[in-house]
Amino acid sequence: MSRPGPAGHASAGPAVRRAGADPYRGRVHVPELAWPTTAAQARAEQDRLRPLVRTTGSLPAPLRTVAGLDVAYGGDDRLAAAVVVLDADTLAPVDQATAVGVAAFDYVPGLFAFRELPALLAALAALSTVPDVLVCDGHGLAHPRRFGLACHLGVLLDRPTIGIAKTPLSGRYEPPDPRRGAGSALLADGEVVGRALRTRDGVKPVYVSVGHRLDLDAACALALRLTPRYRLPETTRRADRLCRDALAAAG
DNA sequence: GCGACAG
DNA sequence: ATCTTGTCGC
Repeated sequence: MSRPGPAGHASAGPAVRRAGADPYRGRVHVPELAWPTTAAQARAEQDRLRPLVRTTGSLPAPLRTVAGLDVAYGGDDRLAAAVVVLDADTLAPVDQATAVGVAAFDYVPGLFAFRELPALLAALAALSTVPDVLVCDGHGLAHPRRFGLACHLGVLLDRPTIGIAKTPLSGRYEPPDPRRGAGSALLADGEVVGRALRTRDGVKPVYVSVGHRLDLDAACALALRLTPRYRLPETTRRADRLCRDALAAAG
Protein backbone atom coordinates (compact mmCIF):
# COMPACT_ATOMS: atom_id res chain seq x y z
CA MET A 1 0.00 0.00 0.00
CA SER A 2 1.25 3.44 0.71
CA ARG A 3 1.53 6.21 3.20
CA PRO A 4 0.95 9.91 2.99
CA GLY A 5 3.35 12.21 4.74
CA PRO A 6 6.89 13.34 4.03
CA ALA A 7 8.70 11.83 1.10
CA GLY A 8 11.95 11.25 2.90
CA HIS A 9 15.32 12.91 2.71
CA ALA A 10 16.23 15.31 -0.02
CA SER A 11 19.67 16.22 -1.19
CA ALA A 12 20.81 19.07 -3.34
CA GLY A 13 23.15 18.59 -6.22
CA PRO A 14 26.11 20.71 -7.22
CA ALA A 15 24.50 23.87 -8.48
CA VAL A 16 26.48 25.68 -11.09
CA ARG A 17 27.45 29.11 -9.86
CA ARG A 18 28.21 32.16 -11.93
CA ALA A 19 30.37 35.10 -11.10
CA GLY A 20 28.64 38.32 -10.14
CA ALA A 21 24.86 38.56 -10.05
CA ASP A 22 23.46 35.06 -10.02
CA PRO A 23 20.53 34.71 -12.43
CA TYR A 24 19.63 31.38 -10.88
CA ARG A 25 19.29 32.68 -7.33
CA GLY A 26 16.22 31.93 -5.29
CA ARG A 27 14.18 28.99 -4.05
CA VAL A 28 11.10 27.22 -5.19
CA HIS A 29 8.32 27.75 -2.67
CA VAL A 30 6.86 24.41 -1.71
CA PRO A 31 3.47 24.32 0.06
CA GLU A 32 2.52 22.13 3.03
CA LEU A 33 0.50 19.09 2.05
CA ALA A 34 -2.70 17.55 3.35
CA TRP A 35 -2.64 14.26 1.50
CA PRO A 36 -5.75 12.23 0.66
CA THR A 37 -6.10 8.67 1.90
CA THR A 38 -8.78 7.35 -0.42
CA ALA A 39 -9.37 7.54 -4.15
CA ALA A 40 -12.59 9.44 -3.52
CA GLN A 41 -10.73 12.07 -1.50
CA ALA A 42 -8.07 12.30 -4.18
CA ARG A 43 -10.63 12.89 -6.92
CA ALA A 44 -12.36 15.49 -4.78
CA GLU A 45 -9.02 17.25 -4.36
CA GLN A 46 -8.52 17.27 -8.13
CA ASP A 47 -11.97 18.74 -8.63
CA ARG A 48 -11.21 21.40 -6.03
CA LEU A 49 -7.93 22.46 -7.61
CA ARG A 50 -8.94 22.09 -11.25
CA PRO A 51 -10.49 25.60 -11.48
CA LEU A 52 -7.15 27.12 -10.53
CA VAL A 53 -5.42 25.89 -13.68
CA ARG A 54 -4.48 28.60 -16.13
CA THR A 55 -4.27 27.35 -19.72
CA THR A 56 -2.86 30.49 -21.31
CA GLY A 57 0.56 32.06 -21.42
CA SER A 58 3.66 32.02 -23.58
CA LEU A 59 7.20 31.02 -22.74
CA PRO A 60 9.07 33.54 -20.57
CA ALA A 61 11.32 35.84 -22.58
CA PRO A 62 14.11 35.30 -22.17
CA LEU A 63 13.70 31.65 -21.25
CA ARG A 64 16.69 30.86 -19.06
CA THR A 65 16.17 27.49 -17.43
CA VAL A 66 13.93 24.46 -17.80
CA ALA A 67 13.53 21.73 -15.22
CA GLY A 68 12.86 18.05 -15.83
CA LEU A 69 11.26 15.83 -13.19
CA ASP A 70 11.11 12.07 -12.86
CA VAL A 71 10.77 9.28 -10.33
CA ALA A 72 12.33 5.80 -10.15
CA TYR A 73 10.94 2.93 -8.12
CA GLY A 74 12.58 0.27 -6.05
CA GLY A 75 11.06 -2.56 -4.07
CA ASP A 76 8.62 -2.14 -1.21
CA ASP A 77 7.19 1.24 -2.31
CA ARG A 78 10.58 2.87 -2.17
CA LEU A 79 11.22 5.63 -4.67
CA ALA A 80 13.59 8.41 -5.63
CA ALA A 81 12.54 11.67 -7.24
CA ALA A 82 14.88 13.87 -9.23
CA VAL A 83 14.79 17.36 -10.66
CA VAL A 84 17.36 18.50 -13.18
CA VAL A 85 17.59 22.12 -14.29
CA LEU A 86 19.00 22.78 -17.75
CA ASP A 87 20.12 25.96 -19.43
CA ALA A 88 17.36 26.63 -21.96
CA ASP A 89 19.79 27.47 -24.75
CA THR A 90 22.59 24.97 -24.34
CA LEU A 91 20.61 22.30 -22.48
CA ALA A 92 23.58 21.98 -20.14
CA PRO A 93 22.70 21.13 -16.53
CA VAL A 94 22.90 24.04 -14.08
CA ASP A 95 21.28 22.57 -10.97
CA GLN A 96 19.82 19.36 -9.63
CA ALA A 97 18.34 17.74 -6.54
CA THR A 98 16.90 14.41 -5.46
CA ALA A 99 14.68 13.05 -2.71
CA VAL A 100 14.23 9.45 -1.64
CA GLY A 101 11.17 8.21 0.17
CA VAL A 102 8.06 6.08 -0.07
CA ALA A 103 5.22 6.15 -2.58
CA ALA A 104 2.51 8.40 -1.17
CA PHE A 105 -0.42 6.63 -2.82
CA ASP A 106 -1.18 3.44 -4.71
CA TYR A 107 -0.89 3.68 -8.45
CA VAL A 108 -4.28 4.41 -9.95
CA PRO A 109 -4.54 5.76 -13.50
CA GLY A 110 -5.86 9.28 -13.14
CA LEU A 111 -4.55 9.64 -9.58
CA PHE A 112 -0.92 9.27 -10.51
CA ALA A 113 0.08 12.64 -9.07
CA PHE A 114 -0.81 11.61 -5.54
CA ARG A 115 1.84 8.94 -5.74
CA GLU A 116 4.81 11.01 -6.86
CA LEU A 117 4.07 14.60 -5.92
CA PRO A 118 5.39 14.57 -2.33
CA ALA A 119 8.78 13.26 -3.40
CA LEU A 120 8.94 15.63 -6.36
CA LEU A 121 8.13 18.59 -4.12
CA ALA A 122 10.83 17.51 -1.69
CA ALA A 123 13.36 17.42 -4.51
CA LEU A 124 12.20 20.82 -5.76
CA ALA A 125 12.60 22.26 -2.28
CA ALA A 126 16.21 21.11 -2.26
CA LEU A 127 16.95 22.94 -5.48
CA SER A 128 19.07 26.06 -5.23
CA THR A 129 17.47 27.77 -8.20
CA VAL A 130 13.97 28.53 -9.47
CA PRO A 131 13.46 27.08 -12.98
CA ASP A 132 11.45 29.13 -15.47
CA VAL A 133 9.40 26.14 -16.59
CA LEU A 134 8.87 22.66 -15.14
CA VAL A 135 8.52 19.70 -17.50
CA CYS A 136 6.69 16.70 -16.04
CA ASP A 137 6.95 13.07 -17.10
CA GLY A 138 3.20 12.54 -17.52
CA HIS A 139 0.09 14.46 -18.54
CA GLY A 140 -1.41 17.80 -17.70
CA LEU A 141 -4.83 18.54 -19.17
CA ALA A 142 -4.80 15.31 -21.18
CA HIS A 143 -6.34 13.61 -18.17
CA PRO A 144 -9.80 12.14 -17.41
CA ARG A 145 -10.66 15.11 -15.19
CA ARG A 146 -8.31 17.58 -16.90
CA PHE A 147 -6.00 17.61 -13.93
CA GLY A 148 -2.95 15.45 -14.43
CA LEU A 149 0.36 15.66 -12.60
CA ALA A 150 1.59 18.67 -14.58
CA CYS A 151 -1.51 20.69 -13.69
CA HIS A 152 -1.38 19.61 -10.06
CA LEU A 153 2.28 20.54 -9.64
CA GLY A 154 1.79 23.81 -11.48
CA VAL A 155 -1.13 24.87 -9.30
CA LEU A 156 0.60 23.89 -6.05
CA LEU A 157 3.66 25.94 -6.94
CA ASP A 158 1.88 28.48 -9.13
CA ARG A 159 4.67 28.05 -11.65
CA PRO A 160 4.60 27.34 -15.43
CA THR A 161 4.43 23.59 -16.13
CA ILE A 162 3.80 21.28 -19.06
CA GLY A 163 3.33 17.54 -19.32
CA ILE A 164 5.14 15.33 -21.82
CA ALA A 165 4.02 11.70 -21.69
CA LYS A 166 5.24 8.66 -23.58
CA THR A 167 1.78 7.11 -23.93
CA PRO A 168 -1.72 8.61 -24.10
CA LEU A 169 -4.17 8.40 -21.23
CA SER A 170 -7.19 10.39 -22.28
CA GLY A 171 -8.30 11.53 -25.70
CA ARG A 172 -8.33 10.35 -29.32
CA TYR A 173 -6.04 11.51 -32.10
CA GLU A 174 -4.94 10.90 -35.66
CA PRO A 175 -1.33 9.91 -36.28
CA PRO A 176 0.62 13.09 -37.04
CA ASP A 177 2.77 13.38 -40.17
CA PRO A 178 6.01 11.42 -39.82
CA ARG A 179 8.29 14.44 -39.68
CA ARG A 180 9.63 16.10 -36.56
CA GLY A 181 7.48 19.04 -35.57
CA ALA A 182 4.25 17.56 -36.90
CA GLY A 183 1.39 17.20 -34.48
CA SER A 184 -2.28 16.29 -34.20
CA ALA A 185 -4.85 17.30 -31.62
CA LEU A 186 -5.64 15.08 -28.68
CA LEU A 187 -9.41 15.33 -28.42
CA ALA A 188 -11.58 14.43 -25.46
CA ASP A 189 -15.21 15.36 -25.04
CA GLY A 190 -14.98 17.59 -28.06
CA GLU A 191 -12.15 19.69 -26.73
CA VAL A 192 -8.42 19.81 -27.40
CA VAL A 193 -6.65 18.51 -24.32
CA GLY A 194 -3.21 18.10 -25.79
CA ARG A 195 -1.21 17.20 -28.87
CA ALA A 196 0.46 14.07 -30.21
CA LEU A 197 3.76 15.64 -31.23
CA ARG A 198 6.45 14.09 -33.39
CA THR A 199 9.78 15.07 -31.86
CA ARG A 200 11.91 13.01 -34.29
CA ASP A 201 11.41 11.97 -37.91
CA GLY A 202 9.71 8.62 -38.25
CA VAL A 203 9.56 7.99 -34.50
CA LYS A 204 6.38 7.58 -32.52
CA PRO A 205 5.07 10.82 -31.04
CA VAL A 206 5.04 12.02 -27.45
CA TYR A 207 1.89 13.45 -25.87
CA VAL A 208 2.16 17.07 -24.85
CA SER A 209 -0.38 18.89 -22.73
CA VAL A 210 -0.68 22.10 -20.77
CA GLY A 211 0.10 22.01 -17.11
CA HIS A 212 -0.25 25.57 -15.86
CA ARG A 213 0.36 29.14 -17.05
CA LEU A 214 1.32 28.16 -20.61
CA ASP A 215 -0.74 27.43 -23.70
CA LEU A 216 -0.47 24.32 -25.84
CA ASP A 217 1.60 26.00 -28.56
CA ALA A 218 4.12 27.17 -25.99
CA ALA A 219 4.23 23.69 -24.51
CA CYS A 220 4.89 22.10 -27.90
CA ALA A 221 7.47 24.71 -28.85
CA LEU A 222 9.32 23.90 -25.65
CA ALA A 223 9.02 20.16 -26.26
CA LEU A 224 10.73 20.64 -29.61
CA ARG A 225 13.47 22.76 -28.11
CA LEU A 226 14.19 19.97 -25.66
CA THR A 227 14.44 17.23 -28.28
CA PRO A 228 17.43 18.01 -30.50
CA ARG A 229 18.42 14.37 -30.71
CA TYR A 230 16.05 11.93 -29.07
CA ARG A 231 12.33 11.30 -28.90
CA LEU A 232 12.16 12.21 -25.23
CA PRO A 233 13.16 15.65 -23.95
CA GLU A 234 16.64 16.09 -22.49
CA THR A 235 15.02 17.21 -19.26
CA THR A 236 13.25 13.89 -18.83
CA ARG A 237 16.26 11.89 -19.93
CA ARG A 238 18.53 13.64 -17.45
CA ALA A 239 16.04 13.39 -14.61
CA ASP A 240 15.49 9.71 -15.37
CA ARG A 241 19.17 8.95 -15.03
CA LEU A 242 19.50 11.00 -11.88
CA CYS A 243 16.61 9.39 -10.00
CA ARG A 244 17.83 5.92 -10.90
CA ASP A 245 21.25 6.76 -9.58
CA ALA A 246 19.73 8.26 -6.42
CA LEU A 247 17.67 5.13 -5.86
CA ALA A 248 20.71 2.89 -6.28
CA ALA A 249 22.80 5.10 -3.99
CA ALA A 250 20.08 4.98 -1.36
CA GLY A 251 20.40 1.22 -1.26
C1' DG B 1 -21.27 -5.04 -18.24
C1' DC B 2 -16.60 -4.71 -20.88
C1' DG B 3 -12.25 -2.71 -22.08
C1' DA B 4 -8.68 1.04 -21.14
C1' DC B 5 -5.79 2.75 -18.00
C1' DA B 6 0.25 8.62 -17.30
C1' DG B 7 4.35 6.12 -14.28
C1' DA C 1 7.20 1.93 -12.99
C1' DT C 2 9.80 -2.79 -12.94
C1' DC C 3 10.76 -7.71 -14.32
C1' DT C 4 13.50 -9.69 -18.49
C1' DT C 5 16.31 -12.54 -23.85
C1' DG C 6 17.38 -11.70 -27.81
C1' DT C 7 17.82 -8.82 -31.82
C1' DC C 8 18.50 -5.09 -35.14
C1' DG C 9 21.32 -1.05 -36.19
C1' DC C 10 24.47 3.05 -35.81
